[in-house]
Amino acid sequence: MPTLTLIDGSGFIFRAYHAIPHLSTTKGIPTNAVYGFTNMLLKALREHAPTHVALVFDAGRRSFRHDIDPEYKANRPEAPDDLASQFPLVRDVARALNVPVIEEPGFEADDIIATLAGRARAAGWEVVVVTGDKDFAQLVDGGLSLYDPMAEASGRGGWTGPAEVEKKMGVRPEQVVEYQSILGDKIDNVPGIAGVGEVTAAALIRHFGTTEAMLARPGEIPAAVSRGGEKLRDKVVANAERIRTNRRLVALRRDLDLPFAPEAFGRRPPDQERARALFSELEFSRLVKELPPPPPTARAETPETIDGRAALDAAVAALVQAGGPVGLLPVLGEGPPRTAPLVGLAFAGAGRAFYLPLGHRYLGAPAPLAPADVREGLRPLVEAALPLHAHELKAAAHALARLGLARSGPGEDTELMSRLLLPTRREHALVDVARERTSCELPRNPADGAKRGAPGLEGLEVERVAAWAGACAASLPDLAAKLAEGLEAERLSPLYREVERPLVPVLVEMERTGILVDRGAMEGMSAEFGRSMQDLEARIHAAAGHPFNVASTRELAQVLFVELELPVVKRLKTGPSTDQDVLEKLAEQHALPRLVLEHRSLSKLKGTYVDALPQLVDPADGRIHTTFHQAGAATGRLSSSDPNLQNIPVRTELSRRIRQAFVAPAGARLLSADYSQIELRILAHYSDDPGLLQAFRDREDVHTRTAAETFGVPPEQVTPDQRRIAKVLNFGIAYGLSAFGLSQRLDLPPSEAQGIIDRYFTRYAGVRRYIEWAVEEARAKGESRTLFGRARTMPEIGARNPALRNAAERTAINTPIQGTAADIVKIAMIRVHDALAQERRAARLLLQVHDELVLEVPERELAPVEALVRREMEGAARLKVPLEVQVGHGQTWAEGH
DNA sequence: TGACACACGTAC
DNA sequence: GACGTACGTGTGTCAA
Repeated sequence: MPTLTLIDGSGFIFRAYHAIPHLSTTKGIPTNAVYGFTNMLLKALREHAPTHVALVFDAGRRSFRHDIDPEYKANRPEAPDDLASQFPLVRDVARALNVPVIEEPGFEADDIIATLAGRARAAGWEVVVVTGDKDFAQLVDGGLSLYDPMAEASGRGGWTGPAEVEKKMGVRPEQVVEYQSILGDKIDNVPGIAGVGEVTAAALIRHFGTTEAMLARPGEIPAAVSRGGEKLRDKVVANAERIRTNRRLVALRRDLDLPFAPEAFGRRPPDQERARALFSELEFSRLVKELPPPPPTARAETPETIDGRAALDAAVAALVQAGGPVGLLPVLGEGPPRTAPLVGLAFAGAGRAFYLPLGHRYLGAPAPLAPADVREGLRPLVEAALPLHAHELKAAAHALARLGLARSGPGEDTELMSRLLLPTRREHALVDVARERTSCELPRNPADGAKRGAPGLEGLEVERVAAWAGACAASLPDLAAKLAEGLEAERLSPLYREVERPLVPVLVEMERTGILVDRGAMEGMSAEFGRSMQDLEARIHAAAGHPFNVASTRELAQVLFVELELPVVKRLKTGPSTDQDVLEKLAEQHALPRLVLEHRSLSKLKGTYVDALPQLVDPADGRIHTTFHQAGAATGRLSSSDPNLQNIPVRTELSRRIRQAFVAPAGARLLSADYSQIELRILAHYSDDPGLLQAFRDREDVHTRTAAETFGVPPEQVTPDQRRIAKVLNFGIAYGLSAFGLSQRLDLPPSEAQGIIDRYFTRYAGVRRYIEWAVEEARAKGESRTLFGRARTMPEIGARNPALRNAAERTAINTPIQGTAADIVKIAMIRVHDALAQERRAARLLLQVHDELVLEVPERELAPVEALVRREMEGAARLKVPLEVQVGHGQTWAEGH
């Protein structure tokens, strides 16, 4: 027997919109309603597996009900913009899933559903109406039930049959219309009778059966209800016409003259390709994963596996001769790209793809070519002037470097390009980027999703890896072209061409060079810190009266707030906080918190740095090689990991000892050059604030100047405390500091903090204008940009939730400043690197720490390299104020400051 | 045992 | 809820 599922599409869009507060793509397209709707639709299809299905929408805002009562649905506001924009997307989803859509101008979805359901029932079909609207209860019978996937998801039972109707409403399904005529419907602006609720309405209908019977025999009303019958009778009689009107409004029409029959809605399987493309575009990554994998569309002309020097020479010659762009894909095992096992190398162009196995390790794996043959065989390709594209060029360059080859020719980095286009997205895997930009479905990485202990890529057969890697390499030329168009369209090409792309070889060299560490010093500190911690731990246990795990915030909270009964200063989700601020306050009342602070400090330094760093020293050269992430941060800053060398401690005396373990080799010095107040200078530039501009042009102490302006005293009378406050203010302004934040930080009353901020903005009106401009700009354009055109989308800038919106506004204030600083430092790195090469210096860039560059410089080059670095850094950008650089050098990184 | 969230802390 | 951007460690919980 056929089964028909009818889905109340309009109802669900609104419900999904309100149930899911905020969801948007990284480009800022709102998707909350379409996401909820899609989930609902998929769930409904999964649950019922109907033979026939249709999705029904309202079309137009008027129906026959408006002629009956002009007030009908008059309370319904226009859909907000961020919902209306999703209506077409919902139809796209339906199309992709091959679900027929019905909408008939002048008819409401409810009546269409009622009519179709009636016809299907008459033919003996079973019907399910997927809805959350109780109005449909009037349709329920033995073969028609209602299903609400959202109610079921929240555990409230999603199915409604005759028994459920009677239980919930107190009347039988065929009485629902009568019942609702009395009760009205708030949502549709159908008024009920004042003072008559669900219980009374149900009692009346149980007694009379219909409203007409009730209106014919009002005398029986007092007997039908438990109390207040006299008054109720008068109200019903007075509202007789209202009840009759309501009946015409709430009764669903089952007799519409529709030009289609249920038979037309036979179910078809989803259009996989379309669904995949759409869900990817909408960034529904979970739903993409749930779709069965499609057949790969990338026809990389079965890659040729290279089995000898002659084959390699022929392949390379063919590609060099063709002269077109070549895609390069190193196949790497686990670990950072600089050292990960090099399993093989795929390269493709001119319609051909090749795979060169280099490190497959399994029984019967073919022996790789001799290293010299690999190197010399690849050399003509690597040294050719043709473009060589890669998805993460830095990793490809590391791979080539390990084969003894240096690449300096042209070529795009498709990962970097994709990251510039979507800087807040974390993952930019090639298969995803290729699907999105070129609609090409690459084969899955054969090692992906493997369980731990299962062989990685190096344990897989050459042919399997070749098929995958060859297809990936072959996709790169087209993809690079598409991404270049995207960058052009988003006005990001100059940033990519002049800053990001040229930075790649600089970072490759920095990672390869690494920084020398004094392992002995680290290991000595480890033992020393360990002893101090043990000593502190004993004293902490004594103060508590019993041993406990000092590192456990939960156990510590138990000791502090339950056993010692100290006051709770700050609460977190899971209980009272024990962070530094809290312990500082508690230290005024008890000795234990101070000891814990000391213990924490040592534990942090030992665990994060002193113990971890020596393990990451490369035994080959005694140096630590971090990995820089060129577009890992949303603002454009670099980040660093494995290890993170951008958060090595500097502030306390003890922590400076860690910097002392970063050293220069004999005959060389570490040189540290950092931009002075770069972010504040950028704020001066953006804001055009005369006071701020003047402070930098006159090379004044900017914090003292701010203090003088804010507190209304001459600069020479600024007290250290006033300067301290001004410093916090100067740092905080660019982050969107609030009075609350300032009061917390300075331990002042909020009113006083507010006064300081008010005075600051009076003196620095330009800064206030910058803040307003930054927020307004982000709201108008949906993105923030840096001076060099780097863009970051701001999807939540228009959010109705004030917390989300405020956070987005602070981001909009900060991003142009932090991002412009990042741009300038990147430009400086390229300039310094190029100038060192130009002057044939042996000095090398080692690290970048946001506003600081660290170099290793042979002693004899110190003076000229210091001048070079200062010149190139200060000249990296021309702002309305000069850029200043402070340089220091010494045997260790600590002395460089 | 591994994956994950949380709290915390380091840098700029 | 309250100041932006990162990464790493240890604890604790949950599921396999």
